Amino acid sequence: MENKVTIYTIAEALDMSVSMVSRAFKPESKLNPEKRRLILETAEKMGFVQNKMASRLSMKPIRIATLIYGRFPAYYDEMVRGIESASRDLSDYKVVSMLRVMPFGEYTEADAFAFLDSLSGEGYDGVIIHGLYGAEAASRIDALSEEGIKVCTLHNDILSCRRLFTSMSDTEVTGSIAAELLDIFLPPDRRRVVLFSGNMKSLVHQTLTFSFIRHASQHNLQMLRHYATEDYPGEAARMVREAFETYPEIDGLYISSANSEPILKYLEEHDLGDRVAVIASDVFPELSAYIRKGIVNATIYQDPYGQGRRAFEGLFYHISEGRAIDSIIMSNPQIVLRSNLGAYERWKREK
Amino acid sequence: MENKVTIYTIAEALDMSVSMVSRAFKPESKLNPEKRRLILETAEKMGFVQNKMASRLSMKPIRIATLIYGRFPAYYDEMVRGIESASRDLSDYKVVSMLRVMPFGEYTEADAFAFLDSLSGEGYDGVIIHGLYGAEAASRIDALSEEGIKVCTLHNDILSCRRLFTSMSDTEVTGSIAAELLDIFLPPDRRRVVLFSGNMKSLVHQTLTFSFIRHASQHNLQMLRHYATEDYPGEAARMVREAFETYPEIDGLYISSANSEPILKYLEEHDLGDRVAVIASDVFPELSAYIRKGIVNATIYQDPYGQGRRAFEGLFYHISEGRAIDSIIMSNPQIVLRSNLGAYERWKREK
DNA sequence: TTGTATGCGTTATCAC
DNA sequence: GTGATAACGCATACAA
Repeated sequence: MENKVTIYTIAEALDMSVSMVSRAFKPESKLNPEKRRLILETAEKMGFVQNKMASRLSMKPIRIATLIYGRFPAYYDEMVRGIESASRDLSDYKVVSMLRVMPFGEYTEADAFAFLDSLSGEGYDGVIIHGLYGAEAASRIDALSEEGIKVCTLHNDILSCRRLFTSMSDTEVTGSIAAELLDIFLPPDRRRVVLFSGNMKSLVHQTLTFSFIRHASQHNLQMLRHYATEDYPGEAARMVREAFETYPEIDGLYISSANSEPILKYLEEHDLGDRVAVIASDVFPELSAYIRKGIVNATIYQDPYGQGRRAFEGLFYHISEGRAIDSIIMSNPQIVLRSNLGAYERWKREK
Repeated sequence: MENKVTIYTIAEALDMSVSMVSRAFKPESKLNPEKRRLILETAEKMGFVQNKMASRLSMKPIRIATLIYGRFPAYYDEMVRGIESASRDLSDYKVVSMLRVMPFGEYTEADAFAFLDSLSGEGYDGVIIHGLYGAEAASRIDALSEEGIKVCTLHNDILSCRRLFTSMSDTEVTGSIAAELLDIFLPPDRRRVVLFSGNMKSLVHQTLTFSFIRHASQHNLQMLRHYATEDYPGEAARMVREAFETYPEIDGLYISSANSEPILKYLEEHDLGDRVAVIASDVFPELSAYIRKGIVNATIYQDPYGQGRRAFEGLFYHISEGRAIDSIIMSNPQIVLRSNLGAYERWKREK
């Protein structure tokens, strides 16, 4: 029962050469269709499983480049670690990874686009892109695709372009969780809520916002107002002030933006932590402190690590074995309360 | 910059044979300690990374056996799938997996022990064990260890034996989450709770129970009673009746046992779904229906899939490259509400 | 279309 | 101790 079946076993059984058998599994190489059928059939029958390892060993390396044009280090650092981890785990298969991080502010959009352009003709098989939006990004992606380079977007999707797939958070579910959590934390007579969202140019924040608004109404929460901070901390600080001046009766908050800090600071300074239920997104050091203090009731973790990891893996498997990849890979949003906050911090550290 | 550094590169640079270089990385093979030092040093300097793949290619297969002596199919099926998935992903490294499922009831404990005995002298390198407890299990594990076979326990730990590690859920955190959820769902004037636990012979249920009780008191929940169903559905049905007859004022329930069905059925029939807050464990078809109906407020998912996967992976990495494995590998318990139930069901299906 | 020979990176075996 | 050389399982350039 311990007999490994290899292409040799099959070749022998069929009295053919090993190259024939090998070729039978590569659709692009030509051989007698009748023989191919026969080979595939007996391979199946003998329980043959290809050794991807030995296969990749004799092939040329796969090269994947990544551009992270990131806004929040706490967030994109985790994506980077996910990519690095996938790259490490797959390094035996001869994947080489080239990763470029360009922090927003330190680099302009033009820099980022220039970097993408520089990838042309360098022999890359795949490219992962994070943090670029709109028509200009779409045209860059199409240009790379034209060259035969497979492109995937990370955390944000880009419409009307030829990206292979996108690896992002499940915004529909996240919005729904946020609404349900507010529903749970708020008593029946206190249902007035406000939403602080992030960069509304991004599809992610658009769909997240709409999902939250829809589900909030299903839970009989009264949406007083939606503020789009556009990911500028200054704006967030201004808006939270405006919000509580205009609507002093606010009962609950959902802060979907990653720059929750100015808002939370305001709540703490004005002693609103106990009175206002607050739901946030993600897990990062500053936020954790507010959860421990009881100012933030719960947060929804988007698993950027997993998103990065699956982006790299998806690209690799598609390039190396032509595996079909879902057009959208969703991470599973996770609920973090005070009781499991420590577990998440540990979990993230160990990755 | 694209120069792969292999043992050949190093051998050439040092004017030695590749065998020397190869051996330098195997602690048990003897060679001039001075040369070993030199090789390791220059390897480091040249940025050499061993290709595990090519390495395993020329070595003999690693054989891992698994015994699942399981009580709840919904639970152990997932562990099985985790093991199978890990085995598939690692099959390129020449791991062969032999998996035996013996459902409780269909097989006796004696059958399970006999199976473990039959593993002796069969050339296995590692064994995964689930569902066996106590001194008899410990002695079996020690016997296997004596032979040089690495043993890990799955989902439940066994004390005072020479198992390499255990892959299980984080009971401390799970109990803490359950208590916090009841705290959130119950208003300040309704804090009377009852716990239904599972098999108290198992360490898992012992620590989980203690964790819940401790955290419940921290949240000012009043523990009316703790029922140990011992994983017998009949017992659970009897106990829930007794509970509500004795304490009609029950406000909340934590059902840590996997056989929550009879209890939930009772709640439904007696129309207690709205009045009593219910926290359960895990995600399986019957439970999902009760979450959708609103009878169960939340459940805590233990990720048996991940537990199985990590058990297999840990064993493989330890055997193949001597990697040190933590004595206890914990899965991260996850909170499931109505809003993210569908996401979990999808997530499980896709595994 | 088919077969032969070689390479991929490493370890095992058997000489020396 | 050390060094050739043959595996390991597969793909492919080249020859037929």
